[in-house]
Amino acid sequence: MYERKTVPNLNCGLDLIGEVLYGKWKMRLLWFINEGYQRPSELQRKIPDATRRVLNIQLKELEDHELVTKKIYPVVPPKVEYSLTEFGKTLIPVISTLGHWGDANEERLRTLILKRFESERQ
Amino acid sequence: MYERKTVPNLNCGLDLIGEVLYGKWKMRLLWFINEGYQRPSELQRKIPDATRRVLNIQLKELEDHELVTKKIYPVVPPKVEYSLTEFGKTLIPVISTLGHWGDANEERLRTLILKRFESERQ
DNA sequence: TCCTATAGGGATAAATTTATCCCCTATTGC
DNA sequence: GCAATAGGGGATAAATTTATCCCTATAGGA
Repeated sequence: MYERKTVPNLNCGLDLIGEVLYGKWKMRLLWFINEGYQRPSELQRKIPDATRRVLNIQLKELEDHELVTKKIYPVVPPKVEYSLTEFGKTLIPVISTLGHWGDANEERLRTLILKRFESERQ
Repeated sequence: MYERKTVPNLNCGLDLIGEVLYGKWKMRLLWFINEGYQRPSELQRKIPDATRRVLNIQLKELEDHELVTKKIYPVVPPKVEYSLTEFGKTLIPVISTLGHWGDANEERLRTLILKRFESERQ
């Protein structure tokens, strides 16, 4: 596993939330778990752009940060379910705020982002 | 300059806002500019953990995404001022939401983050 | 017997982001 | 002539994050 070399900045609220929410798929994971997609395979279907491996790693971090709990059923084939903790649930409105801003400005953002992307590659 | 190789995901609001807000110092830059710290040197003093170079790069991205405008005064020594665009201003409440959640859970987060950091390095 | 579904993890590569270093511009004031 | 000021940027290294590849295990069905 990768081992972090520099001490995290924890000066302000933005640093703190960043530590638990930075990660390409984390907000989506929390979101979909909240919507009831609790099993790894379901989450993978909801987020097809991410590989299973990466989702596992990010889920583990969410677990370490006490935002989700993982329940393993001792059956075969294996069954696993994630749920939000109470703490995790408090993040849903925050994620919602972010998503709404993105949705509300969808066209403009799409244009801006693609413009920058194109011009970057000349 | 670094040239992005993979096409950005732009499927949902979270992707979109992520494209403009991901970046270690971007939210702080927007925040401080909003508070009236508009000159590069002021911003650097407010964010001493970042180097000038990185701030410039992130400011340029914010500018490309039309969240800030850069005004260059043709004087010597040079003078530059950044301001939020109307579009950029709409992000302030969003950033505020993030910061508040972090502040409200400061102790818990600090502990969790450091615990994970320590255990990672055994 | 082989394929599918479920969940997981090690090793490694590729992509991306941040940080470091060092140098440049032009003018004012010693 | 030289330092100080204010703002920049190229080249490169280091850190971090994501993605790829491949392998493990079991039960049920074709």
